Amino acid sequence: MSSIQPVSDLTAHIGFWLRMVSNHVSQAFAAKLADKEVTVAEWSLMRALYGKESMAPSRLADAMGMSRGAITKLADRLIAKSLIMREASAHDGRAQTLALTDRGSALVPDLAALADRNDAEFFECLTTGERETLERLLKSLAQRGDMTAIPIK
Amino acid sequence: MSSIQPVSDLTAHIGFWLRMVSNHVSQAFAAKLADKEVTVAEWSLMRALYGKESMAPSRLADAMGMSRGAITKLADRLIAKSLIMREASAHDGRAQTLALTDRGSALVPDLAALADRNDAEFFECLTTGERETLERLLKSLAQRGDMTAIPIK
DNA sequence: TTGATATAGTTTCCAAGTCAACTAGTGAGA
DNA sequence: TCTCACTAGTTGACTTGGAAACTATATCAA
Repeated sequence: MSSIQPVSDLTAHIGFWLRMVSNHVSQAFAAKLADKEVTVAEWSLMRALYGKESMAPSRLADAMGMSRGAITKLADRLIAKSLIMREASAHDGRAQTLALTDRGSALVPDLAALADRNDAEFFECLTTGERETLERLLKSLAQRGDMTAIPIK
Repeated sequence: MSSIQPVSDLTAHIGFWLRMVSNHVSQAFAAKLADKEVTVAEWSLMRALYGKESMAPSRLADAMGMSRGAITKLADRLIAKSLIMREASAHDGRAQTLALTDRGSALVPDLAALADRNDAEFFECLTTGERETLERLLKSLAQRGDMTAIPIK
């Protein structure tokens, strides 16, 4: 019978609270997007394309921190919804480009408004100073940890 | 052709930075656990059982914010690894209890040490005051948002 | 006692991601 | 101008979780 050693409490970790809050914020956002029949990953890809002529799937993979395989399938779903389109590259027979359709482009501002609203909902309860502090600390952590990819989940 | 409206920058959202940092911290932790051939969900379930006699799957589902179906499968995997065991309840023919095996119980402190190290790695770069502030703000957000389940992902 | 209903857990199907193998096109050097 | 290594993207096997249907047991009310 192995003895029970004292083990640090889960809630002693900042990472625990970070994940707790982050998951709730994300899930609430996912629920808002679901009303528009869009997933978080789909939103993220569309947002990345917005205001750009087009973009290579591999660049999107890097930007979004997803594998190329995942981008293929994600793009397939968005194409099926007529929100983006895929075109072969003129220069390179292997390459492709992804771009928003008019319908996709028109949808992005709506979704962006949901993102704004979601953020406000969760962080409005903090004072302006607290929000600035939180943002500063998070950005500082992101910078020191070399975090660059758009977080999806 | 639909016009491009200005849309708020992704990085303008605190939720963006929260998710960015949270994902990196979690992924780094997942990588450490992977060395021990344990997933984050498995760790979380084992941690929840640690120091307790046993626990009903449905209570674990609530505590971990997962569906009962997911707990069934997660428990199956942990049983296959001989880290936990499943027993029928004496009183209730429908119910079961899950408990750590000796091997599982012995492993928890090792994994807890990884959790400690992971947290330190990411947040040590902040001053003590900054860490306290960050934790306070996150806890405040968690409380106001009624967040209770252990965050898994 | 016996239906009706509620509860505990499992199972099945589906969604969405990873990884690794694969196809096809590119390009540099012999 | 071949050929061979590299790159872009796709595909398939696998993982893990959710939702809902399902099984078995319990409980309550008539």
